Amino acid sequence: MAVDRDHVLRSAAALLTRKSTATMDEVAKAAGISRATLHRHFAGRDALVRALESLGIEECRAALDAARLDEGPASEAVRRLVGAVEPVAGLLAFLYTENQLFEGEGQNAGWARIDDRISALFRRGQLAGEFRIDLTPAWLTEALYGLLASGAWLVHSGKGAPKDFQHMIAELLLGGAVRREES
Amino acid sequence: MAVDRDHVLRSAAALLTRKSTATMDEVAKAAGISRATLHRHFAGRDALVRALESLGIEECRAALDAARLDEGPASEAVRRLVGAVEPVAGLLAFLYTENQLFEGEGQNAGWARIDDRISALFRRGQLAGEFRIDLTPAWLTEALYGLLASGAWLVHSGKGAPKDFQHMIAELLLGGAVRREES
DNA sequence: CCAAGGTGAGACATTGACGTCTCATATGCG
DNA sequence: CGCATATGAGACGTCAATGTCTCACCTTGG
Repeated sequence: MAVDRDHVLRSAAALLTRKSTATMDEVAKAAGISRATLHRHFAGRDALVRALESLGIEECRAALDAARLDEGPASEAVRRLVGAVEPVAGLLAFLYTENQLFEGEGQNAGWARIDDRISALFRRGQLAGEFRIDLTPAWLTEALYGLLASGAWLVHSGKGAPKDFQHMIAELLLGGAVRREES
Repeated sequence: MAVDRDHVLRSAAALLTRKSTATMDEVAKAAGISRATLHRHFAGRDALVRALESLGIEECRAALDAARLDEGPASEAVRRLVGAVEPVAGLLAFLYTENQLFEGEGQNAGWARIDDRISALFRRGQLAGEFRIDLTPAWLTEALYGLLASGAWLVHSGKGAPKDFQHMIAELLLGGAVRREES
């Protein structure tokens, strides 16, 4: 009877990933529930988006944990990270563009923690001599987000195969981040 | 007396780049005209966005021309391209996300031509042995768009300096695209 | 000077999405 | 069975943005 809140969230994530302007009504239909019920669980669209944000942050955190960013060569950790984050890439892209609209408003502090962990990974790679130092960790982090979004878009539009997702992104990013043996 | 249509378009581009959900009223105010006049020049929001799209396409085309993609090493052409496209990056990012909403609808054919020209550049680099061949031209093109958006966002958010824009993007992209002399 | 056309300000109806509410129904539990 | 709770369907009212319209200005050119 009781609606599975998590299922609703994931349906909404899947839908909004494809159509970021989807109506509450469409979200409800996608989850297989009525608009009234949807509204009983999430006070409004804002509440829903914020819940999605929490979900995205939590999944990212889990992905970061699973990728064991502190272990082994930084480049290998980046590869693991891209692979682990792949399932969330679509949701991430949605929240990424959604957050830009908040501008000055209170950004969820969870993102800062995630940014920090990723930046720390790139910094570790730089200190270890693996990564070039003329590209800041902040830029590499932002670039990773952009590439994840582009990769998700490429796959979604059918111009790229899902199986190539990790390879495409990790290779392009690392190829730029890893210091070249020879100029 | 007659409103400068181009000035209106550029004001709108600058505003929508920062706040993609800006109202027609805000767009009008940003251009220093009344909403009525804005509406006399652009039948509606759709028409405005389509005009912005044409502007973006035209500026991109001009940037592609200026970058002389056919001349010299492909990697140098990419550097020139990033530099030439920088002023349009914000508008590009706006249209990039805006276009995703159209989904099946009629995409402006101009984008296809631009995509083709950029893809051709990457393909030329691959044929010349400059670029690695495990990353498709389609992916490299999409990745370039993503990095441009990320770069614009980084600069806009104050986490990066405008003067580093070209270097950040071109270096990261090329580092991944250029085949390494040594594995 | 005068007429014509562009403009600003604002009123107005329309539309689409939202949020609230009610009521009938179905489901689960004691 | 009887009750409590959750759900579905749908009817509202609200609100913001849009698009249309009118009317008074102003400037430009004849």
